[in-house]
Amino acid sequence: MINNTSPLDRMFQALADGHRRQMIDRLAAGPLTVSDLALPMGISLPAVMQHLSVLEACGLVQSHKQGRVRTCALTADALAQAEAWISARRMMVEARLTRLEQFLATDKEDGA
Amino acid sequence: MINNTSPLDRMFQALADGHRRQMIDRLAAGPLTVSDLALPMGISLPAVMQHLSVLEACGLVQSHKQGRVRTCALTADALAQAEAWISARRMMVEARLTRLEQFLATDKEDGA
DNA sequence: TGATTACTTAAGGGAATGATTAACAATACC
DNA sequence: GGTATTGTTAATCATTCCCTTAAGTAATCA
Repeated sequence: MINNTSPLDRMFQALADGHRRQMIDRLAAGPLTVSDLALPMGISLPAVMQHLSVLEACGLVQSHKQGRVRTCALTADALAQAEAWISARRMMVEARLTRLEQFLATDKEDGA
Repeated sequence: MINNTSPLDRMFQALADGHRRQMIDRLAAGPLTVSDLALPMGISLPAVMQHLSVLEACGLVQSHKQGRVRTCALTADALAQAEAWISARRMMVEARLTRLEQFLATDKEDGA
């Protein structure tokens, strides 16, 4: 695809990695420094930095540096956008299935 | 990463492509054959097949073949799982931010 | 000032992704 | 039967992804 970097592409791509979801999980409980974030992950610090930049690029995480320490925090809005996209489609499917069930139930009554 | 194919990996990876989201969008309105699905997409049929197999592998889409025509339909459950993962984290962040705001408001009162 | 800490940048490599074309079923139609 | 339709498989290719090590920068500490 040409230029496949819409905001939703970046968002879901960011969520499609276990290490990044692990980072999100830990940040959901509160802000952390890069080192603290990296500590239990079993990968190198540069790898964590790369994941972090992916998470920041799509707005899931914001960070600021004070002295030599960078603190990272999860953003609610970006998560909400991804959730909203999925939710809208899920509700469409469910509504359609519900209508189908109702139709089948009515059909059964008529047939019986 | 070693073996990075958890169900959530596959799910979000599937959602991280504009063509696949386009397919999901159209299937949300109702089932479609492979050809109908491919028609407005501007990519080759084999490419559509590959996207379809990604969507089926993570449970987002189910399909069945009758004669020479394969019909594809969106699944509500898989979407719900992805939504639930995001939702839980979003609510954690929002709850924490709300507590923080309340604390700051209380602090302001005490200080004033 | 020199060492340590905390992060950052650069370079590179192996695997996965998303696309293509060509060829191959299998079914439906005349 | 012969042919068009619908889907599938195979092979290939360029790009992207995720990781690593090595080296560099900036802030804090003794």
